[in-house]
Amino acid sequence: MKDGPTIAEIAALIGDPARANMLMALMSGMALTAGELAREANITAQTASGHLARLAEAHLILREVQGRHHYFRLAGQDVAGALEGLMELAARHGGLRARPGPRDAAMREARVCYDHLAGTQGVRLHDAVLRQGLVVATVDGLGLSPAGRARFAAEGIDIAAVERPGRPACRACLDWSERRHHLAGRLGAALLQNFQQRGWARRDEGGRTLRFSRAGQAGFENFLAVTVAAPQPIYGG
Amino acid sequence: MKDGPTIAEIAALIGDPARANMLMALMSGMALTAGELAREANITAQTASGHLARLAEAHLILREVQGRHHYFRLAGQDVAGALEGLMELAARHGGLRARPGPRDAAMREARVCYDHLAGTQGVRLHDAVLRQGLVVATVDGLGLSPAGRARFAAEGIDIAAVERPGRPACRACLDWSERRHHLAGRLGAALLQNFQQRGWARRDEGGRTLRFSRAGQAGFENFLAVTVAAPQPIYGG
DNA sequence: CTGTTGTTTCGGCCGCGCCCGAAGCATTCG
DNA sequence: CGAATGCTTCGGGCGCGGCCGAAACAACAG
Repeated sequence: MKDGPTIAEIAALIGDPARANMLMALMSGMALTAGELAREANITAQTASGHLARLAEAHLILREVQGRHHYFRLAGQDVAGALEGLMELAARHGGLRARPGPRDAAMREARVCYDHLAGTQGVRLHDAVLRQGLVVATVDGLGLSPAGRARFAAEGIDIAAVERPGRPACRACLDWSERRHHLAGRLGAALLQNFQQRGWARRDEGGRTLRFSRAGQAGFENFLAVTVAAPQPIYGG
Repeated sequence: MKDGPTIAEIAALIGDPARANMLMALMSGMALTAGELAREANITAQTASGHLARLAEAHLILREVQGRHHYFRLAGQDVAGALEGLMELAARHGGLRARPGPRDAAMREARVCYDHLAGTQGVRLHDAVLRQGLVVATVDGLGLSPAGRARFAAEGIDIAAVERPGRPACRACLDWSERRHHLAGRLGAALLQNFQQRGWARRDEGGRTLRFSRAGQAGFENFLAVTVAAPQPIYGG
């Protein structure tokens, strides 16, 4: 009698704290074993097994069996997108009562959030590109300014690819450890890739922590420090 | 000890069938009364009242009291976006076992889905712009082609506004009655607005059904029929 | 004032589903 | 082969939350 499909079932799957914690852990983009995910969610292995089976059956995650280990990862970009949408809603109001961030100091400093830079350095990057006017606030979100296009192109970023539709070029993603926004979207992903290709930073083996090299730290600092001649206006009001 | 905020609470709110049905009803973009929403969800007024209070407390919906009627509407674009993300996931796999579409023939023909055209005509629009190469598939989603920019600009669409970041310019949104995609995103919203401004179609009083005028039907048909000289290639993939 | 309609609050029933203990497979190692 | 590890299935306890009936509250009509 009503339209509307089984969106409720999907949301109910994500709506359980244990499952939500596992999905958030998988937002790092890595594949994790059932045991690791059970520990992430603070539940026993049996309980986790049941949850993972349900998530896999709903095609929210994919299972890959290697020997006696079962690896799980997010089923795709659309799942990550849906989770991001929920994260935005969770962050909007009453974000105060959220739990404290990751304990690991290195992880708090710099880590990967699905495909972009997060942590203290991620927030600094977000603030810097805004302060420099490379990214500007528009009526509803963030966008590249002309100065930003020129600058990022000079840094080796493919601007046409970044501004391709289907996914926002720039996006403010809430940082769980910093309680402030870091830079996500296509630009965030392209910049992280760029940093890694330059050898500025590389991912910790089997973790989401990001480690900057000495030269990389210097290059990154230099990147943050550069200022443009005239600050860009905020268009759209 | 874990990061991850209250995303589970948000998802759990959407994860109840009754609440999900109410939210889907509000995806029409209209404000509906508590009683109407109770009927949409097939529950009694008391139960609906409790649900609506919880949704409002979580800032997923907004309440507006007029006399003895309480009107509710989605809290904003971000809520609609999160719901769309879940709709995509719900549609991806096993969409077969979903319920039949709206009964009303007129509504099945053309209706408003939040801010864009849905129903048979919405699907036709989606197929037409793709067939004509005005919108092309990219590596991850849909985008405007150069021919599309020219054509839509000629139709009176503000291309710069459509391609502004923060929301995809083009987007395929699953149509519940047709089980196929219709055109959403900024372009979908701009086109619906354009059609209404031209007097081609107008919204049914107090409903989401869209009624085309005789001239509007002709103009729309003409719009769909036009073909470009050379079909645009699909880039990126 | 009384009566009607729309909405909310209260109280209690009841079932879904989350959870863990125990046991059963599967894989690897010695 | 038996022991250890990783994961799954089975069974049952139990608590959270959705649901409705009854009643109170609010707005309007007469």
